[in-house]
Amino acid sequence: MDSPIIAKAPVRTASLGKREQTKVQNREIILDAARKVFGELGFGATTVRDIIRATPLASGTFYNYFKSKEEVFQAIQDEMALTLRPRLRDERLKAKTVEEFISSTFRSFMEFVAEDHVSVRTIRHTADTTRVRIHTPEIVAGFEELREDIEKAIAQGLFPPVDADYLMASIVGVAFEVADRMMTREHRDPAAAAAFATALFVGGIRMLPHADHPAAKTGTA
Amino acid sequence: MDSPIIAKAPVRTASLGKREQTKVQNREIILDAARKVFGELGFGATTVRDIIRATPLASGTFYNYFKSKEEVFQAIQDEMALTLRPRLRDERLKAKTVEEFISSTFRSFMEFVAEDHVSVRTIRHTADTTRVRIHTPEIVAGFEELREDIEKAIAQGLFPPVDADYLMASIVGVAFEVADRMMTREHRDPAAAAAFATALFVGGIRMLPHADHPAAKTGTA
DNA sequence: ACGATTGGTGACGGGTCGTCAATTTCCGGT
DNA sequence: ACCGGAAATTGACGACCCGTCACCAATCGT
Repeated sequence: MDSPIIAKAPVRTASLGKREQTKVQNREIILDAARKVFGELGFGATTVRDIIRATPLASGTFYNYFKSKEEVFQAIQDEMALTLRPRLRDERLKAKTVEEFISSTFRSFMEFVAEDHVSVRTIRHTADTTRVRIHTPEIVAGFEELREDIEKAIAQGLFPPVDADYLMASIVGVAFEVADRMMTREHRDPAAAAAFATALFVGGIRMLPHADHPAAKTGTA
Repeated sequence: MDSPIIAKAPVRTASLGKREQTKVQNREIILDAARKVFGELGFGATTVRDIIRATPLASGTFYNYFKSKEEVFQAIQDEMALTLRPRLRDERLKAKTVEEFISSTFRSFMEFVAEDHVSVRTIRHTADTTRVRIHTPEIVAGFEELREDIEKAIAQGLFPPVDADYLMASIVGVAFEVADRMMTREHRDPAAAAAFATALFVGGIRMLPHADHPAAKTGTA
């Protein structure tokens, strides 16, 4: 197999067969084109044709890799989630106090959004008024993970026994919405945005109603 | 004009000309059909054709009323915003304390979402994973209004001098995200959801960094 | 009662969708 | 080095959607 003559070894792409190689390449070509086109036209306005047109490939080839533009979008989002999720989890596990738990989450998130503005802006800041948010399996898993970590923190006595589901939802809502605002500002400051969100939760968690059982049900009044 | 014979007065649709009457009717017919179809297929999957097909009208007629499915969606959202916005504002203006300000906002919002689950579910809970949020002029105005009210409250010394923009964004994020969770629960309890969100902010606002000037800029560290 | 005007109708050209038979490219065995 | 089979690419195709517009019916003002 490995002939003594190494000369024409195909670049060095992990030495896969040519087949697998172009497969990976084409996938990336499509994703890159999609990022570009989504950024220019917005998610709603782009068509599968727009994406392949920004590519040297034929229309049929697209469907060998993705079922629809939605699936491409998902893949792009998943790529981001895959970067961010382990980072967040690691930092949360290291947290010894409520403040550390919360602040590490927001700091990582805001920094990621600010740094990766290429992708994020391309995707989220898309068109004018229409925001699309896809709940990728990977992203949903990230949310669940946060909720589990909150539950764990409650079990360890780090957090008071609050409604973990609502707390997770609140963190997610604040993270996304404040990040969005941050990106519209002239002087982007992820640290300040994270500090704001952190203070809100660190101060607020103490006041939260205590839910003795996981399934929280307070009376009507 | 008003002949003595009232008998066949056309229902009582504000006694407009027949022309204006069917105009209003058709608009409502389209909106109803749209609500139904969006609920069944989700926003992304529905086409303008699907909407008119759920209607006795012809395809061309649709475009006499709306430019696109996006515009129909906007109209539906605006209708909701138009109901909710004055309610929220009134209650906020009556608020004498931080607690009243925050709790009235969340209570009204959560109750509205819970009551109007027909519309809200039809629209927001649309497909499986793809959430679409359109920033209607009316909705954006509602956000701005909240921010202004916060600024007013700060000026009056009701609130500490926090970053009104981020605070507004946080309230919006928590409201939407917690409401979403609330709707997935078996035992929907708007009061509990509102209480949770209120406690979070009432407790948290005290800890928020004080922004002396409206344009908040903390150093990098 | 009658012309003017408004608004509904549905067919049309242009474009997208997802598919599929034909073709090219790659791989492994001889 | 060559060849046959597998795998992937290609682009044309029928079905459908889009937004428009000439045509026609209903309504209005007089």
